[in-house]
Amino acid sequence: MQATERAAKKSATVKLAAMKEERASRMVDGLRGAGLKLTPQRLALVRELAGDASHPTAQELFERLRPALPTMSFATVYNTLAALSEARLCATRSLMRGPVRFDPKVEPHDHAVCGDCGRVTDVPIPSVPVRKDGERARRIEGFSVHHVERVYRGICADCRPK
Amino acid sequence: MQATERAAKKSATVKLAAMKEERASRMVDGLRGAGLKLTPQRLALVRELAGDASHPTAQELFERLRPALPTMSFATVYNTLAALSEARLCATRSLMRGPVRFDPKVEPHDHAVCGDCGRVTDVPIPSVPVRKDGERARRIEGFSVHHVERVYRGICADCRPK
DNA sequence: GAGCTTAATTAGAATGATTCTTACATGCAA
DNA sequence: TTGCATGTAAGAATCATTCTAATTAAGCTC
Repeated sequence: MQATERAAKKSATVKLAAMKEERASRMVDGLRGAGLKLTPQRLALVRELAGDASHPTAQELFERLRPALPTMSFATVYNTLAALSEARLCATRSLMRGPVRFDPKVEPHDHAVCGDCGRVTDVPIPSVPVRKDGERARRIEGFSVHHVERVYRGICADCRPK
Repeated sequence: MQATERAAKKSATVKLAAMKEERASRMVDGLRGAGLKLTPQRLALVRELAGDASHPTAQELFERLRPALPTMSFATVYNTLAALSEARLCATRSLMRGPVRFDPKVEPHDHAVCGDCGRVTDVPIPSVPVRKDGERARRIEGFSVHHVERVYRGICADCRPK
């Protein structure tokens, strides 16, 4: 690896950690602002979700937190995730059959879904204006569009036949 | 209603019925072609699904067929829908939390999803070229895109506050 | 810092969606 | 029409999620 690459990777890692911190504190502030109590369970869940771009399920988060909080119940995971998404501090994604997935990234973006392993990857929004699409749908259906979401369906690099 | 509107509506109805027939026979032929037996249960399900643009769930189809086939089991509905989608004779849609929905329309198109009632409506594909989006995702993620799907999230006419 | 109030947590039951299992029934090729 | 491979029925099993009722604890007040 060259020095420039190493520097770029280090910079990306630093940026990621900063983003995680920023998301975590935004979630904590949001919970407080909504008049919700800051329990150890909620703080642990927020910390776990904030730095996770893999779109985990409630089950996955529960299992990751279990070692640290062995008495935590499933309902708490669901309740906390419901509170977070209610307050728009995280998003829920249902891009394929199976459990709902949670996303700490609330800014508009799209997703690539692997039809083989089910992995969901973030994709930045395209330069193509989204508003045009939205207006078309509004005209055609009498439908008031809040936002447009693109789903790229295909096969990820790891699942592609060698 | 004016004569031209009436004529247009009648024409649309005729076209819809023709499309239903065409889809139903395509499904029947497809089942036969896949070496699957044409049982009364499968034929009834195909007829029910072919003309339905509402993206029904397995439960809904089961309930609609129960009067005609009171002994049919739930597993048969799921088995038949799995066989149809396996053979690309229908599509499955998971656009929001809750049960998978089934779609007789296999040609590429997009969907508008009401965040209030959950209704899913077909939307024709936009004139904006989809390939451009797909290529972007492929480049960025090492992801092989099969197709791009747009989801318009908002509120439908019936759910909009008066 | 102790007590109070009220919301949060826990454990487990309940519900809903889907898949699996096993025994019986039947479409269809010979 | 007969045989057999496939399909179906009924219900159990599994997975995701929500609900319930009883206990616990966050954070305010003093």
